[in-house]
Amino acid sequence: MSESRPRIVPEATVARLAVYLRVLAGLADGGRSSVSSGELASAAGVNPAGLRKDLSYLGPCGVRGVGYSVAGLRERLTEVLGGERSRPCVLVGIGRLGSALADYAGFASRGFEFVGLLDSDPRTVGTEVGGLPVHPAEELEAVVARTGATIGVITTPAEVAQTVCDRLVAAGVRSILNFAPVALTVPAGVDVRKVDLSVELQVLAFLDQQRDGSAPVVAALRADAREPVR
Amino acid sequence: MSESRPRIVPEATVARLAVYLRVLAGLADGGRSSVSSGELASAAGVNPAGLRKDLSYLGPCGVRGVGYSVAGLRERLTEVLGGERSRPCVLVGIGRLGSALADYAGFASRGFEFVGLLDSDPRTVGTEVGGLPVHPAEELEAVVARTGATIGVITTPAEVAQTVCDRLVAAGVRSILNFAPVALTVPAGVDVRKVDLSVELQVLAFLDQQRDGSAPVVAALRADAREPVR
DNA sequence: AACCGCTTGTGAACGCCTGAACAAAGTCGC
DNA sequence: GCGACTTTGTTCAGGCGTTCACAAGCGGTT
Ligand SMILES: NC(=O)c1ccc[n+]([C@@H]2O[C@H](COP(=O)([O-])OP(=O)(O)OC[C@H]3O[C@@H](n4cnc5c(N)ncnc54)[C@H](O)[C@@H]3O)[C@@H](O)[C@H]2O)c1
Ligand SMILES: NC(=O)c1ccc[n+]([C@@H]2O[C@H](COP(=O)([O-])OP(=O)(O)OC[C@H]3O[C@@H](n4cnc5c(N)ncnc54)[C@H](O)[C@@H]3O)[C@@H](O)[C@H]2O)c1
Repeated sequence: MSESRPRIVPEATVARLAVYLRVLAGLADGGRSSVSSGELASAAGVNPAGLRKDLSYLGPCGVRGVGYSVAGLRERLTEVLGGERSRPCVLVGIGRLGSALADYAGFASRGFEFVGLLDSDPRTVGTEVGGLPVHPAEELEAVVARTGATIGVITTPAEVAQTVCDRLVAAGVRSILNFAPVALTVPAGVDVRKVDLSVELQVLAFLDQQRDGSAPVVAALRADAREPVR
Repeated sequence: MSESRPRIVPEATVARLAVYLRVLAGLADGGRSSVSSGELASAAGVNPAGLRKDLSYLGPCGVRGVGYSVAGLRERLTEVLGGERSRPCVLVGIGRLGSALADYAGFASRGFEFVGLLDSDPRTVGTEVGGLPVHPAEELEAVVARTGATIGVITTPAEVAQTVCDRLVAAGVRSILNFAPVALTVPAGVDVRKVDLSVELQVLAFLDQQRDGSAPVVAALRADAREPVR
C-alpha cells in the first residue's frame, strides 16, 4: 500500500542534497517560507531540472504551481541525510589543519560534534582546542569506545595515516574522512572519503595551462593540433 | 605515422594523474626505477585498467612487458599537469584554515607558491604566516598585478566570498579554489573548484545511516553478502 | 634467431549521471 | 466554479566515465 519504495540515491545526488540543505538553512534565517526549484538551484549553483530530479529521489515533497516549503523540505532533507541526532566524530592529528577543523563552528551547527581529539605530540596533548582537551594517541580505542564515535577524521602526516585508519576501523569507526595524501585501504563495509588539496590545485594548474594554449604539451592534447616539435 | 589523434583529457582523469604523480615521487625517493600499472594503481587506489587508460591520453609512455619508467613517467606527468614552473597563488582570508594552508609545505614542493596573503582584520595584517607577511585586503588588486598570480584561494567567511571572487577575477585571476560554503558565480573562462568539508561529513553521515537504518534489508544487497535468501 | 611470458595500450560494452522536453497537478484570479 | 498560469515530477535521450577482455609489442631466454 504505502509504497515507501527505498530508491537508491546516487552518491553525487547525496552530496548535492547536503548543499541544498545548507541553502535552505540560509533561506529560513532570511524568513522565507517557500522556494521554487529555479531559485534554489541558482543559489546552489546547479541546474533546476537536476535539482528536481535529485529531490524526486525522496518522493514528492513540493507543491506544484507553488514550489517547496522551506521548513518542510529542510526537515525532509535533514531526515534523509542522517537524522537530526548529533553524530560523534573523532579527530586524529591536531596539527595546523586539525586545529582549524576542531575549532570550526560550522560542523556543530549541522549535527557533527567532535567528541575526541587525539595527537601523538606530547606538546600538543593536554592543550585545549576548540574547547576540547587533546588526548594522547594511545587512547584512541578508549575514546572511540567511550564516545561511540562512528566518524573518524584523519589529519595526521601521510606516513601514519594507514596505521591510524586501521586502529579507527578496529575500534568500530565505519566512516572516515581522510586529509592525508595517501590511498587508505579499508575492509568492506567501511566508507572512506578523501580530501586532497594538492590535487585540487594541480587540476587548476592544468586548466590554466590548457587555457594558455602556448605550451607544446597542450597543443598535442588539443583537438586538431599536431605536435610541432619532437 | 604520428597520428595526433584528438584526445581531450577528462577532468576526472586529470585529478587522478595528479595522484599518480605524487605516488611516483614517493617511488623515486624509494629508489625505484620502474613500476607496473598494477603496482601504481594499487598505490593510488584505482583500477589498473583505468590507470592505463588514463595514461593512454598522454600517448604511449610505458614499455610493454616491463612497465613504466618512474623518472620518465614522472617527467611526462609534470609536464602535462602544468609544467615545472612555479605557479604563483594568492590566498585571501588568513584565518584558521587560511593559516594552515599558508603554512603547509606540501604545496611549495609541487610548484605552488603563495606569493600573497591577504586579510581584512587589522590584527592579522602585518603578522607573518609561513614566512610571508599578511597584506591588507585593499591591496588585493595590487598584489595580483605585481605577482602575476593566476590562482586564487578563498578562505574567507561565506558572506564576502563572492565579493572577493569578483575582485580576484577583475584583477586577472582565472583559477579559483573556494573553501567558503557558497556557490560562486564567475564569468566564462574562469575555473572554480570548491572544497566543501561539511558536505563530505554529511555524505559520510548518510552512508552511516544507510548502513544502520536498513541493515537487515541492505545486508542482502551488500557485495560481501551474496548468499540468496535462506 | 625464434620462442615465450609478461605488460601495455585500446576497443567495446556497460552503467551512471546530466540536461532538456513534456505532462500532471495545484493554485490564484475572476 | 472554472479557466489559465505556474511549477513540479517524470520520462527520454545523450554524453561521460568506468570496467572488462584481448590483441599487440617488448625483453629475456634458449
Ligand atoms: N595543512 C594543510 O594545509 C594541508 C594541506 C593538504 C594536505 N594536508 C595534509 O593533512 C595532514 C596534516 O597536515 P598538517 O599541516 O596539519 O600537519 P601537522 O604536522 O601540522 O599536523 C600533524 C599532526 O599529527 C600529529 N601526529 C603525528 N603522528 C600521529 C599519530 N600517529 N597519531 C596521532 N597524531 C599524530 C602530529 O603530532 C601533528 O600534530 C598531512 O597529511 C598533510 O599532508 C595538509
Ligand atoms: N576552519 C574549518 O575547518 C572550515 C571548515 C569548512 C569550511 N570552512 C570555511 O572556510 C572559510 C574560512 O574558515 P575559517 O575557519 O578559517 O574562518 P576564520 O574566521 O578563522 O577566518 C576567516 C578570515 O577571513 C578574513 N576576512 C574576512 N573578510 C575578509 C575580506 N573581505 N577580505 C579578506 N579577508 C577577510 C577574516 O579576517 C579572517 O581572518 C569559511 O568560509 C568557512 O566556512 C572552514
